[in-house]
Amino acid sequence: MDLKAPRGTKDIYGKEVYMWQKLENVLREICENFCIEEIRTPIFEHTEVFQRSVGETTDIVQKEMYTFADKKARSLTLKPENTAGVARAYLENKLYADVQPKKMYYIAPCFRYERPQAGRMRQFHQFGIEVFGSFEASADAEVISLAYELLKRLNIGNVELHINSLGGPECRKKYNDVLKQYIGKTLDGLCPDCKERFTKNPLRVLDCKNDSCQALLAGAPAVLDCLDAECTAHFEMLKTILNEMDIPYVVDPKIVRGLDYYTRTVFEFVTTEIGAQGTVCGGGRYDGLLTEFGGNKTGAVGFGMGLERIMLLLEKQNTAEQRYKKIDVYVGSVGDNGLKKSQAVVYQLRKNGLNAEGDILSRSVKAQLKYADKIGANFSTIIGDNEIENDCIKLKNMFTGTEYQIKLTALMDTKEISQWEN
RNA sequence: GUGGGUAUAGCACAGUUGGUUAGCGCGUCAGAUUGUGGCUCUGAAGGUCACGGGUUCGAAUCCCGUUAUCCACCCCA
Repeated sequence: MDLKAPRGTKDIYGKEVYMWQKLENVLREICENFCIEEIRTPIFEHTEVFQRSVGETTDIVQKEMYTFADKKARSLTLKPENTAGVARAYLENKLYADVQPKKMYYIAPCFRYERPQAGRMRQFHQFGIEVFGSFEASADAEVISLAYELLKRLNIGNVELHINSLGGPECRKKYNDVLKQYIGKTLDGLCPDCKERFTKNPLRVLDCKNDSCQALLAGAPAVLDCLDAECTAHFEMLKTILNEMDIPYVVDPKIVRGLDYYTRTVFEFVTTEIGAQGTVCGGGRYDGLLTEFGGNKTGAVGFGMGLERIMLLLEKQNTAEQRYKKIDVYVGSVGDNGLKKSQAVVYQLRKNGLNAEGDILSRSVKAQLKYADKIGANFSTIIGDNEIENDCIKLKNMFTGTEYQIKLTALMDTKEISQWEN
């Protein structure tokens, strides 16, 4: 029997879980600033939800999904990304009848069957936002500005914003033909992977990392040249707003998102600091997705952000060890009466809203104080027969070593431990 | 799915050309005259040497397989 956590999954505990909570707090706060509400969708969906949206030909759908049949033989799939579920929920709950635009964010686990690697897990976590109801470039800019501001608040540097436009379905088709024609001429010189991409999804040939392929593709036509007037105007507008917002970006005609639903704007935030999986955030516009699900034509734009990758970046920056537990006071005890009383005191202090800790191992006074020190308690006290009899305890500041004499009954009314410092 | 590295205590690591009882540091627990932490000292617990085969008188050590893990390809966040 194998009792280990499954491959590509991990337990999060101790200091790490504290770091996650801190990160999540920043995410929730920034979404409040941007007036975006949370949505929580199921962890699994009907398999068709992903087939229809992510795309039948993509690697995600073809070989990376955790798909299973339930007891009534329905095909269900653990979500490999969140946009499809949110789009489904938007239609199912008729959120289009609510005030528009509808802006939602999520923090949720995703599942993909891949070989684990730095920044790539089988269960990973995504933060993302989806904005429904706008076809405007200003929506794209808003979404991008949130991601940009978030990285800034997290103090993450060395991340570049890359933007591109794939155009609408027409432009995309046109570009596909032009590109296929161009690549077709040099097909023999390309690597085996590229030959496969050529038939499956020609756009992907563009971001091959093989140098010899890149050389052959140097003169390839760019998507941006194939855009119609409206798509070009949209892209220009986005750039103008980003400039106005003072958000730096590079136009990168090679970024091609792997999911089928993207149209027009696509973007990525990339870094070279955490290994090969350098895309920290990826997103774009998906105006065709809602109609694919049977809804009315609805403008939509959003992104997904890989939180494990963000954590890797945060770990690189925060080198300073810091205490992550805040413990106001340790109440130790000696003797039978002390033990009983101290338990009640700890409970009372907790009811008062203090972070209080006591002894539940019946350890020696010395061991109790050692423990208080290790957990980083700010104050400590020991309760025994003397203290109970005289209604007087010594409250010790564990950092300065200073002791304060106060009444035991007074301690029990304490709502803020530092009040005894004077 | 493909390729390469790694696997010894909770963590980080030693372990000689195969040789007897597998070690060190950190951490954990206990103690240093019995009611006061940090420093120091003493001691204890903790290992199927990833797992399964094979070679050998003898394997942590050599060989094969499996699994896990890390890195890269691929793919993507």
